[in-house]
Amino acid sequence: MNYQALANILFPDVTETPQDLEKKYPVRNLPEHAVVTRIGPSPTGFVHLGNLYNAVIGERLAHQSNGVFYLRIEDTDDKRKVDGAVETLIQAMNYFNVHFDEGAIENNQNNGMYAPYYQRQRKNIYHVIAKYLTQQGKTYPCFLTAEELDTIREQQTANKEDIGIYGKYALANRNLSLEQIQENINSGKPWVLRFRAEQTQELICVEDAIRGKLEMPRNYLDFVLLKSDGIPTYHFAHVVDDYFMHSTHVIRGEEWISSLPMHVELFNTLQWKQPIYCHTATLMKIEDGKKRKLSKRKDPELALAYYQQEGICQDAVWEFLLTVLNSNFEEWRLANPELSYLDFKYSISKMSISGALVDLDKLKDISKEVLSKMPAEKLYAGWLDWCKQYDLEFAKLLETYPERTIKALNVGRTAKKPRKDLENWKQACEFMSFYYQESFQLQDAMPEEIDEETRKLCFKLYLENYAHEDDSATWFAKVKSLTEQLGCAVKPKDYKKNPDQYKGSIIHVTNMLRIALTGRANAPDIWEVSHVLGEEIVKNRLEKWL
RNA sequence: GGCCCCUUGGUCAAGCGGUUAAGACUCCAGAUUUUCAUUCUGGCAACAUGGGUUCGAUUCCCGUAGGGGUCACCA
Repeated sequence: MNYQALANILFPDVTETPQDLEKKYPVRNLPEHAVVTRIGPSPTGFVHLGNLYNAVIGERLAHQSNGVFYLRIEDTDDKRKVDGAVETLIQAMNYFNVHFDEGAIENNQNNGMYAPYYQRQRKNIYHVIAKYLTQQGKTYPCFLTAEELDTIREQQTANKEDIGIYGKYALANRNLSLEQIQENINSGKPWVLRFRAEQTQELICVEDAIRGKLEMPRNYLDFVLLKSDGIPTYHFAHVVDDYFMHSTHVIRGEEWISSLPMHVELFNTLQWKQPIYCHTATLMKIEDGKKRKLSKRKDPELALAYYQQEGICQDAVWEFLLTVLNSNFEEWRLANPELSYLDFKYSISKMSISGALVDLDKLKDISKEVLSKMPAEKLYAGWLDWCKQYDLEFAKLLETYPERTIKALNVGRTAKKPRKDLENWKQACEFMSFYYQESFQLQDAMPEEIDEETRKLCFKLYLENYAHEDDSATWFAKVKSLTEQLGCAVKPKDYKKNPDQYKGSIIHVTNMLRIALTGRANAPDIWEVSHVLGEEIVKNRLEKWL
């Protein structure tokens, strides 16, 4: 077979050579240990936690080594493509503070010297390599139809043989003469370009940065390089792109492990240096006592949009992923409560191999911790951003009362041990609603133990003695004396011991005040809340109970 | 079914031949607090299983079981 002639039949328009591409996409000029990583999502419109999970790893590895982190859109599958998916993806990544140095940063914009970053736009690059491989006798055009392929598969299943095109199943198309090929093409028969694999029983060994040695059979399949529309399969595109874009590390889900032999085969055939593979564990979920893969249909928490909608703070999501990803992050966080998570030195060797469960309780805990440490101004900004997208009514409130909101956010949070009552922005809207007249609602009932008469007296006396400028200690002294006047116990224990001697305890008194002021029995410090609300609102809310 | 990956408490996890088998979350109890939210103290709870190797295995090897992945002109 004259492979040169075959290459010319198959790729008549390709004039460039791999060497030309090497010149066009030179080795990156980076410090010695700089890591170059990427995420390569396909634009299906669904952005899942796993995308962020792998993005976080890539981003940290690249940026903590002064390397490059880029975004490549793997849009080789036309059928799965969804309009607007790329915008959704970029928006989601931006929302979660994942920043790319280059790539498909804005929609349909290629940004960087290794462009284009959309695989569909790289067709000619793949064809250069495909032509080269053809010249080397490493490929052949295959004219098998979908029906013929089905028949082969059925036969193989029936015979309990391995499925795929190899050995005798490949023979017919492998041995086509140049004339037959030319004729098929002239008559418009569609063809795919297949890799001409070695028939072998050898094993290969790949060193995975997360998993260590992976041993598996060497590729023996004549897998597809180019589909009939000339677009490459993932396998071919991955090898070509990560080579010419000079990725040092390929971070991807473990579902790719089984196709690793194909990738290794291509790298070896092309005599290209393989990147370091990092196959990450799949995110799991527990159900009925069993672990299972998170499912798009059943588990809302798989979608990144879920975390946005719930208003879970970006930093919390990062810290959560970091604790799941790097076993020493939690320890580090405990030792360095004031540092940014960006100061944490991420390491591949500390990564877990088995599938991590998405533990929403843990996320909540981390989220409360993160929010409790966040300065009120930053909290306000993040919260407002979220409200503008998901709760316009509340956004209006925040914008109308910025000062009051910031004061409210500082209630009990400026001390060394800040309050941890904020979980996420959605919950914050609910929790903070009593600070605004517009959203104030009476949610809890007044304590039953106190009769109406005593209650009215309580508010009457409280208002009579109320001085807004009192400091906290003076205020509380007054509450104590009010408690005595009402015939209630100042010390709750006294009331517990002798409930008959008192009408109630200071707990009842403060509860009444709290409910009148905030609408609920569980709320922060009354004095502090009063000073956020201001004298007018305080009196207004209390007077209703006279 | 073939091939591959994985397996320490309910969850995340340290451990890398000798440990009272860390720590975090959840849950429970107690303390503190004017209610909450905190904070503090304590508690429940684990090396899937069978065989080796070894003076000694959670740790190394083999088998079994369980979970997961993959076997496309999808990524």
